Amino acid sequence: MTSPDSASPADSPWKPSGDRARDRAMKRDAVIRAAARLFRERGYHRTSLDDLATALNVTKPTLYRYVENKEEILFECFRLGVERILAALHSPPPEATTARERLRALVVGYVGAITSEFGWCMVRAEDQDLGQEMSQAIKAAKTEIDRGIRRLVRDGIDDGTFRAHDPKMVAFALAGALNWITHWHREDAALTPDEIADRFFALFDVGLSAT
Amino acid sequence: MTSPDSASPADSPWKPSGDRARDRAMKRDAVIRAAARLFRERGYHRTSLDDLATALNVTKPTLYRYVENKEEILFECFRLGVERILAALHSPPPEATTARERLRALVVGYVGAITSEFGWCMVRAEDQDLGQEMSQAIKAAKTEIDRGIRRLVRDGIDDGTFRAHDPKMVAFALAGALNWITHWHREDAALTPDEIADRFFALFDVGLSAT
DNA sequence: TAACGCCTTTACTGGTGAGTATACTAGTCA
DNA sequence: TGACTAGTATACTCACCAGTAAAGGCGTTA
Repeated sequence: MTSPDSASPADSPWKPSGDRARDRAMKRDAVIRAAARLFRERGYHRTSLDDLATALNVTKPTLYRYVENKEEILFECFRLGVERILAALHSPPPEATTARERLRALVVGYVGAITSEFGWCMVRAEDQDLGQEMSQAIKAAKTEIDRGIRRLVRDGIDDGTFRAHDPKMVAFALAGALNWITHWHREDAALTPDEIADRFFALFDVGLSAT
Repeated sequence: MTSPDSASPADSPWKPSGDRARDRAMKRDAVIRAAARLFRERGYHRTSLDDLATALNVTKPTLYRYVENKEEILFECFRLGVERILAALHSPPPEATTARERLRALVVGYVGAITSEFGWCMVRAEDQDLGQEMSQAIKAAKTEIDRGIRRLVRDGIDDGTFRAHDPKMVAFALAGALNWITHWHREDAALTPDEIADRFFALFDVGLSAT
């Protein structure tokens, strides 16, 4: 069942013949990233920690030196992905001053995050798989993103760039369209993340524009 | 863990004090529907068949008289939901003649299906949880829906109603926006399915319209 | 009312997977 | 060279859960 080349061990700091002097942080990072790839391929519940350990050329107890438990792995995958979106939301490039330009920056960052190895975890991971504390942190982050998008839409309407729509519905539609990318995007696909972002923004742009 | 009132047993044909002369088909249907509700609340993997049986005031072996195994339940939930979408796609109301009107009919049917108890299963159920045959049936249905949407968009562009966009990207964006409804819609929510459909169609409509 | 068959239950099996106790090994510092 | 420590592996435990064997009611029909 565990095909040896899925989530290639090549990028693992444990690679047997490799340099041994490595840092804990790098190993922990490798654990998270490999897990993200496996979760995307097989789903969270269908990925055992033995699978993950095998993918890293290691055994299960080793994982526990870098990570508390399985939940924490999922949470970290989620967090790393969402951070990129929040960064795009809160730190747009300085030249993006209008609401329309900031929306464009958000779409680019969002698509980048969604098409990363963490995209699946962000979108498909279920709150119910996590303890209360982590689950609340996830909900908070999602709420923050939602409010950010609504505000962007409202700003665009206020400054006359966008047509008057219900910001809530627009935000839901935008988030849905963007999140859905995980379902059809594969890394070997025809379009790069930036190309996808371009086309999606073009689509939203004509849909929202007042002119 | 199993709160007694989740997926209320009230609608179960097994209700102890109820009328006993019931049909197998009704019981099977009750199994599927109760499962759909539990899957939506807790997720597929976190719902045990004991949970399901308890929700129906019954024990696990009883379920197996109406259903082959857990996978079949998930597949049926999926199938019942998707059938509504395919119906909306292939049998639009007779007065819907233009591409724009047929798209509207599709959105209404789609939102109806997504907000039903089967919405979660349609969108979130993972192919990997099902055997090869069922998994392929699901993929085929999803492909059929995708092609239907693309054709509708293409027709609208051809007859001059819609602006020229890449039908593939438009179809992905539409499906994403619609599927995402499962993530924010709750049955007690402020908007009825038809209201949601209205607003979403209005949104897509101005976005796509050529004028 | 007796016998048949459908439905349901009680009580199990077998497998899987998260998490751990404990022993081993290889670098590091005195 | 001889502890000491961090990292890894072997070999478990324990809980959960899909699926099943076998036996007990209960309605129906003759």
